[in-house]
Amino acid sequence: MPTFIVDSKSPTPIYAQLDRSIRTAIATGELEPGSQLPTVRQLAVDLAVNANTVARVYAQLERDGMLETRRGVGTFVRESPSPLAARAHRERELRELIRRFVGDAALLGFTLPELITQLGNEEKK
Amino acid sequence: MPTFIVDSKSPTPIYAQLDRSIRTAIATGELEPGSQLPTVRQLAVDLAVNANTVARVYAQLERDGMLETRRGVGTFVRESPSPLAARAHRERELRELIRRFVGDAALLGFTLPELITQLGNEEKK
DNA sequence: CGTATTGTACTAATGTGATAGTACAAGCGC
DNA sequence: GCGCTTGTACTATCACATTAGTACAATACG
Repeated sequence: MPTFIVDSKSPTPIYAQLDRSIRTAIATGELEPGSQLPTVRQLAVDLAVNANTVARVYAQLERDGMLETRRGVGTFVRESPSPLAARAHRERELRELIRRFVGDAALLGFTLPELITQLGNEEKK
Repeated sequence: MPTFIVDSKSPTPIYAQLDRSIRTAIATGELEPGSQLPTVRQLAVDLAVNANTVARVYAQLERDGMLETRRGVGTFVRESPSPLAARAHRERELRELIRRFVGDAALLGFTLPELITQLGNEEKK
């Protein structure tokens, strides 16, 4: 069970932070397909946020096909998290993402090897 | 003069985006000490946002010692930007970039190991 | 001195994020 | 069926971000 982190003092809304955290956890494999997420009420307590906020994030992620909810049981990671995603389209999008990411980081003075190192650290968390 | 970018559709508030953009431009040296920023009204027009929003960001940055304002003249970058603050800012920005990058890639169904591999390929080009 | 320019200070209105609280619906185990 | 847990839905409320609009204060310039 991953520990999601949200910062109530951040200008970025909590729901957006949590949404991103969960998507990232799935992308990194930290959350495997089929595994259960914390319950709405439990996660709300853990993060010290309102249950409505958690519930809305879960609902949105289910609408996006990332999660599957079963009432009275819990919320789980979908077996096939990428519903549409034609392969060519995916990879074109990825290259665009990489271009922007590397470009923005370069503006901050970070080199590609540094980025790879940082991403490697991200993986172990 | 750098062109600041804000996205009104982003969940992150405009004032936070603009604040970050200006701090980054100063941290990277894109905005040199003593140089003048666009006027409140002009930047508001350029970014298609309200003048109040720009004015508040400028005021906050002056309170933080990053900028210096002179009425009837304009707003300028302070002469003594702390290098330590710049470094801390750089790394905070990088973590934010990574968070967004990994999250966006997750939307496309890419996992973190795949991203690292792709970046490794990018390096050899 | 006038006038334009710049930053600053307000009000009012709208939309959204987050909260507390309550209630309902669906599945599980006994 | 009964009781528990889970997700869902709804109201009401508060805080904040953003906008439009207006007005004022300080500086520069002719």
